[in-house]
Amino acid sequence: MAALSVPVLSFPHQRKLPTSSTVNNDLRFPNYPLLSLIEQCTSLKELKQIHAQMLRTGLFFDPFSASKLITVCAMSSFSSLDYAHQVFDQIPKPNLYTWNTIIRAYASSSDPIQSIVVFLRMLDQCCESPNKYTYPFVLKAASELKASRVGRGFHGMVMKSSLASDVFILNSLVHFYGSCDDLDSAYRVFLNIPSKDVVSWNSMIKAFVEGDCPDEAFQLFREMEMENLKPNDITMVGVLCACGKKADIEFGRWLCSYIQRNGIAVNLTLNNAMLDMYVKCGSVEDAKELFDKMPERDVVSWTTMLDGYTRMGKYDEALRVFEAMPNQDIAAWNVLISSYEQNGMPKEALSVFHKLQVSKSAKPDEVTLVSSLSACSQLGSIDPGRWIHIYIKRQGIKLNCHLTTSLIDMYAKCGDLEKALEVFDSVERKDVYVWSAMIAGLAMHGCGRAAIDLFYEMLKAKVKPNAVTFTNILCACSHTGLLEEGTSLFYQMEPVYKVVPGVKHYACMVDMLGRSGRLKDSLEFIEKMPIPPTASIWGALLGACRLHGNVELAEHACGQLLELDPRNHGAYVLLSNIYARTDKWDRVSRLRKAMRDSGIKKEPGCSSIEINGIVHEFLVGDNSHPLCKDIYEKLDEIAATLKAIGYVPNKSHLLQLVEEEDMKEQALNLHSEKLAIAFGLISTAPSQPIRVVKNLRVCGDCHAVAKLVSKVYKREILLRDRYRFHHFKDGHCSCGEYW
DNA sequence: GATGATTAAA
Repeated sequence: MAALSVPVLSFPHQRKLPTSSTVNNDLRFPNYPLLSLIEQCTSLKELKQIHAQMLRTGLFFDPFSASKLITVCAMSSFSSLDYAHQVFDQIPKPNLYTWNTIIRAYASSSDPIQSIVVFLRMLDQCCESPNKYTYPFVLKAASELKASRVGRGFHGMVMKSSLASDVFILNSLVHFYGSCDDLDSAYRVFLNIPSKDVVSWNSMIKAFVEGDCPDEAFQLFREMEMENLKPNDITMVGVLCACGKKADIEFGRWLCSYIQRNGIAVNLTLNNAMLDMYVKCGSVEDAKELFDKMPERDVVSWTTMLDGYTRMGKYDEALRVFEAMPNQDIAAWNVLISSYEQNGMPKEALSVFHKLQVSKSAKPDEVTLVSSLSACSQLGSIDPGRWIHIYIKRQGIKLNCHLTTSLIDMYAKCGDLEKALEVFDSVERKDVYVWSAMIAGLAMHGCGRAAIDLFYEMLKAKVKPNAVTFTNILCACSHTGLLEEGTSLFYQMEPVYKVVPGVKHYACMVDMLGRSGRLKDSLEFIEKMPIPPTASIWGALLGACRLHGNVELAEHACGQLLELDPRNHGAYVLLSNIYARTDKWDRVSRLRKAMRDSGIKKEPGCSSIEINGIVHEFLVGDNSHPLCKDIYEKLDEIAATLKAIGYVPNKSHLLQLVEEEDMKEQALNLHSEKLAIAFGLISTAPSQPIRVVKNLRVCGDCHAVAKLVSKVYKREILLRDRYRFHHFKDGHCSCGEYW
């Protein structure tokens, strides 16, 4: 107890202590001068000096006085909970008030579990029962921890006690169930509050908002009015938040006028909530108007404006706001990074992350790392991904499930399945997203069996699969041709696992049936679906038709698809490929004309390869690269070498009708993935694998070429396309031709 | 001697 052996130093406000003879627990010094000093304390050092004095005089053994000390230790600006706890442990018989103080302090600390630990100790050691103050504190801790079983236990204790109708406790319970996403229980408690106050309503409204039920939140707001209960600023913050979720600008504007009309006190938080509502409803103009009028702005106000501009894609404005902010905290950096990352600009995201590193103006937090890792995943950029992983380790940042998921996803999508598995195995706590990410990783690398095994391991670990898990596992089955396993899992989803199949799951099934050649079953499956088929469903069937060269069904699927999504260029490309493959060149040109007429362009194929941290991108026939001459020389060499061993280009993978046979061959030879592979061959060491990322599906001819290159040049090639990985080695591909 | 509900980023 080093902290307790503080010497009595010269104490500026020290007064002469009355010399009391004996010390006992009943001693009371309500007006004792030392006590008022406690409240004037401004540092832990002073507090320790008072503590020492109290020990000397015996005042410490007066429960009232000791509690005062604990309160200040635990709750003041310079608080030290550790010290407070040590002090607490020195009190021979703390009273209920003292127990409550320490429970309360822990509940709002960064370590709320201690609150519950102390509570349990109190049940054992304190002769008094928990009172109406105790429960709100421990329930707050349970809410923070989302400890639903523990909190439910508290609920039970409350009901058995005489406190079952205390409005403070019941409101805390509403809040607790709300934080545990148990809206039913929250609402049940709410309904049973005998005399609801405004906090009851606010808690329930907030619970609905957070549980993604904005309509219920509005409904409650209306009921509140009908009961003639005046909403306050906090009510409005909740309702505005709901409004943002609904993106209903009209209602939002009405709410703002409601606030004015009803004279609700507008403070900074409420203004920020209105700003946020405008931004979420897509009106950065309204937000700007309010922002300019606000008497006081804080970092949240600025960050919200920043968010508003990025949402509208107005990055110039956004950057201006970012520069103008009084201080750029990590949240502001995160808005920029995540906005770029989520809007298909992963390079920009990483560049902002890099600037953050250089500027050192804020410390990256979990959100920064998650967004940046996701940018790496999108780019297939393993070097910055590895760097972030090392950063996490060096900073001693503990891997939580969010970060773990991102790391697994990054390694898997950058082609390092081994490393993804290593991260997966290294963590103890695995939530459903961690498991699902690993299943997805195995799936995209063609390890369908392993993915299924992992799924069963996950069940054994008592983690409940969700919709994401099933998308990934079905995807694994369809990528590996595990029709039976996939089908059986699909039909178990709802009855066994209580996960209602969504459109993604149906699409996986269509894909799975189609790929395995059961095109008719696939069509029948679509016709029997309980939800209307979407473009992606028909797209899956169309893809399968291409694989099996079924022109008729392809035309049907394509027609359906275009009806739902007339501008879907992918559909045109797939159908065109099918025509080309079956030598229906007249139809290819007709389709081509239709595309031209409606102004639909094929999304250009783009392949990228990262060398020494720099991402090089190639389009078809690209000659913008500085080393383009060398690249084309290498391509010619590859073509000659492969021809010599008997390779014949497969021309059916062309979209357009190219009259001259030579031209066709050339166009094929200039596919972006081939350019990237050629560049990889000349710019990496022979021992290095070549990692290429393509935005579309890899073309069949390029696939064949990559296989041969991997053999002739003795190079591993990792090619990630839109759907999965192709790991070429010794003339074989990990996909086993199943793609 | 005290308690509950409040805004930004994945």
